[in-house]
Amino acid sequence: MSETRAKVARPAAKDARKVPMRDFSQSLPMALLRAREAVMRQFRPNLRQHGLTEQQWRILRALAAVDVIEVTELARVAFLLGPSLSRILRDLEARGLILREVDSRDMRRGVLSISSKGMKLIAQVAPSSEAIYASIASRYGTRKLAALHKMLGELELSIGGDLAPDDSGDG
Amino acid sequence: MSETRAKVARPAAKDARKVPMRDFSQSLPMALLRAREAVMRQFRPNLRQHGLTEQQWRILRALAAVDVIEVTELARVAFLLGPSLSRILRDLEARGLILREVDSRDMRRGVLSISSKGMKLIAQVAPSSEAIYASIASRYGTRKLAALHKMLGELELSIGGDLAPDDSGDG
DNA sequence: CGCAGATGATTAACATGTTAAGTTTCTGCC
DNA sequence: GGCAGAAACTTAACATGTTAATCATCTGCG
Repeated sequence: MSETRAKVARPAAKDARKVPMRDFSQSLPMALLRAREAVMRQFRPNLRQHGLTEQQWRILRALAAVDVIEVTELARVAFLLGPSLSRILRDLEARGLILREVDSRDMRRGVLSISSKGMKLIAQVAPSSEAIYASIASRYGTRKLAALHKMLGELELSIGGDLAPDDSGDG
Repeated sequence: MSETRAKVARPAAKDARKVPMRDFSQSLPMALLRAREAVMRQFRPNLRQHGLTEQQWRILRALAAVDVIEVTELARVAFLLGPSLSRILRDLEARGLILREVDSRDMRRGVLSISSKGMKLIAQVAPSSEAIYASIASRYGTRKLAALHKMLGELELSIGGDLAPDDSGDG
């Protein structure tokens, strides 16, 4: 065990330890980050075995659920910023996992869809992924998991976050 | 609402829409990500005004809570990976916000502490930060927030995540 | 003592997050 | 018709996430 060190003073400005802040243990962003990381640590190895990152997987899943979708709409659904999405789409297209063309009525818009190759990849990854999710739900409790989901959604709403991760509300 | 597009089929492999996966709306990592992002969107502008990123702020807070601390222990407390921490420490040290020296008994170990300049910066940032947190707690409900914290902690435990964001358990 | 293996920390390399700036195409209005 | 401003991406630039490799130091053991 690593006995949590906190040696006697020597450096600077430590006499006034009274920093006007609550401890990390009460930091909401930290708690959310830790929980999410604990969950993702379960999924990442499986995705990695198939050459996918978490974000690439989100995109493929989103594309698999619709026929076609525009870039901006995909960014909203997969909760990714535009720049990240642009880079990832370039890569996924090069790997033949997605299809892309230009909207004939509005040449600014890109229209995306998953390829059959992408579909096959999803079919390979999904079973393990679902099994992992089931394991988490089992250990934590399905009922409790649903309650957590609900509380997270309410937190988002109470803060006013139905926007993409970017979209600052001052526009 | 922006009418969710899902045009009629035309691309490939969309006849077999039966992808064996639950919808995004039931994705736990996604829910945690969205909630965290909604929260962080409140804090980021304030931090940015003071030239700090979220991670730099986490480090300063962690350092302010102790006299001295080792790099590895700081990584655990601030929930950062080694490589990220190395880069950030280099920057914070160059900006004079932290102090660093080598452990005399074990020259591999680095010993960190916050500088008085770093202390002053915290004193500048903390009030707004606390106010934002109070606003969130007020809107969401203090009681409910505590319950959420508890459930997040339990989720971590049930998955077995008392490790740093790295530390795969195969070592 | 001296060396193999463990440990603490950094560096490398690539992917994404984040903000700002740039490009192309549309839309509204004169 | 044509031009200003908006909209949809994309690029750029820098910070962090993530994994693997490297470097220095320490520890255990012969």
